[in-house]
Amino acid sequence: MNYWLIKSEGTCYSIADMGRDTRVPWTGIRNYQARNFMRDQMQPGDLALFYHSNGTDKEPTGVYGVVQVASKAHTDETQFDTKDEHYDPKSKKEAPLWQCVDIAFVEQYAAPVTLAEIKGDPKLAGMAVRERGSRLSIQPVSEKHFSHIQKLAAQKNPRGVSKKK
DNA sequence: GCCAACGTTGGC
DNA sequence: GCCAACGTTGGC
Repeated sequence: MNYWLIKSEGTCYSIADMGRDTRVPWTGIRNYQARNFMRDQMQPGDLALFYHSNGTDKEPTGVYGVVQVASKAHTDETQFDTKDEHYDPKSKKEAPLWQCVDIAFVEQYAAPVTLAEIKGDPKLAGMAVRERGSRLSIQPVSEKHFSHIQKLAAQKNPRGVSKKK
């Protein structure tokens, strides 16, 4: 079982959209390293932090929830669609360049675990997303880091906080 | 909106 | 195969 971090621009496709759609093919990845992660290492059942990049003051950059890998890698059909913004003229039907996996909604956090918090937490040292110039849209995450983010998110959930004094 | 960092392209 | 030019990403 592997853990991941999947980026999306919050203004483009958010965790709320994910919650509405339930399950989507994660198309449009046009980076070889990210593709290789999907093709070679992602397995159905893997869990991924859903990260909003390019945040604002109101909607800060950070982890907004969790999704689950729901299929093996398969051909990303948008590469052949001339009208799609991720159309790739170099890709041929008989030898597709790009693949994607399906991902399924798991949960939306009550409040995001922000990038500022991630950077400030010594327990999250080494997370790729902390490094400047880290542009990879799909990144592996250690089990330790994954569960610590989950813990931070649970602490923000009022329902998750004990009422006992 | 700026700009540094990065990946990709293409001329040689 | 090198590397400059270019386009894109993403934090700030």
